Amino acid sequence: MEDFLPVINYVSRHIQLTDEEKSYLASLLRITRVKKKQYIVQPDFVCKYKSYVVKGALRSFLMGNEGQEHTISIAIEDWWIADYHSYINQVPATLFVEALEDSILIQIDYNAEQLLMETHPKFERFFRIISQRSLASTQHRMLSNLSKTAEQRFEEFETKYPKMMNRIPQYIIASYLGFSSEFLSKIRNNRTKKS
Amino acid sequence: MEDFLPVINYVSRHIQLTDEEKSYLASLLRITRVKKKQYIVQPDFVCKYKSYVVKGALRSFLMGNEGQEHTISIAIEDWWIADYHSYINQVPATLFVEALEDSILIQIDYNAEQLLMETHPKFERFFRIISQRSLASTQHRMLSNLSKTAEQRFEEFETKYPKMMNRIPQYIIASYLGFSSEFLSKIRNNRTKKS
DNA sequence: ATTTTTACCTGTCCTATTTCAAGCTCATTT
DNA sequence: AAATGAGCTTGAAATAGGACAGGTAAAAAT
Repeated sequence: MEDFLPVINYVSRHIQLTDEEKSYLASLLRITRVKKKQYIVQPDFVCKYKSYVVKGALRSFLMGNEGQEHTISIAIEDWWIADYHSYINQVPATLFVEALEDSILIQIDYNAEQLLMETHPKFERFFRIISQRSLASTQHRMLSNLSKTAEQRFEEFETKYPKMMNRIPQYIIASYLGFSSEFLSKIRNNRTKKS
Repeated sequence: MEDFLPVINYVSRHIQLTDEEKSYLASLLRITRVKKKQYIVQPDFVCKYKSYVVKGALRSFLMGNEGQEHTISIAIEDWWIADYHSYINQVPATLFVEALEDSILIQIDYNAEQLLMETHPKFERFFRIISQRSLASTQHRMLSNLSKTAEQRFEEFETKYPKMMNRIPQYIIASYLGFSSEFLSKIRNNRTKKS
């Protein structure tokens, strides 16, 4: 059970858990180690697991028809990642989920999650809270994309996720913010001139 | 209670309700009528209610610094609308929610929703399911915005929401899809030439 | 130790989309 | 009946950001 403490703590930040609930939750989890560049989800395969990042970094992205990669989400320590559409509907994925560094993950599979909610309805609350939070933050991202320029979005990203700036390659950040890596390079260049 | 049947039916599509639960739910709802152009949410005021559209059409939008309107969501019959960030955190809104037609709404307020979940935990499940669904669809919208051209997004909108095409002004659809209304006009013009 | 690959930068040209300005049509108000 | 305003169109000029090509340095693979 010690192995799963990071997830148990994560859940405990949102709902109160008894010892029985903690160990039942732990019984449904598993640990996985992945190497840099390894895919844990691929198009056409159902995304069976939702992954909590204990150590490392991953991203989910869409491969466009002309080979352009569009990063949907980035996860470092204490974040979750999956192809959510594939996961919640248990249909084939459209995204890749790729390790950006050697990583350690704690995973829960779809059936276990359903079982968890059926036997312990308290977890419905947990999943509701985190879905609502991600919904609010995804909507905020939409809003930034609609109303801000590339440079403004980049600044917002820097202040919001300083830890990612050092670790995540810039071409991935660019593809997350919705512009080309060359353009990001130009933004940075302009800034050093100004200052 | 007849007045609230649309919402009771909506909820019943996702979870099974007893008669007691239905009438308790109904006791927490209220009906509101709004006229075209009326705001039901405004920046700096807390968004107290989540609104289900019985009849009519509304949108939520952000007013940019230079006066550009960015439409975040559009709701017609059988949709819900609110400034979600303001609603779930009970902090001042940043969005407007505006009636696009004379409308009839069924509303639930934040405290009633919390009470509902505490006294009848079954509703946690309902709110979880709909948050997850909106999360999946918001992520899909992000993905379209990142990977598709203006014309492709417009085509996607047409096939996905045909009912809105007839009712919602084009400048609002453009601001929802993330481009100018003039450009939408040009897209349509190009198409009639081709066909 | 050397070769290959990855991430990043820079310049030039290119295009999707914006901005501005004007005009048109239809519905609503007076 | 005139006036107003909302929504849509059109065209010309401007621009944010993209695509391409080439170059460098460091990291990773052999």
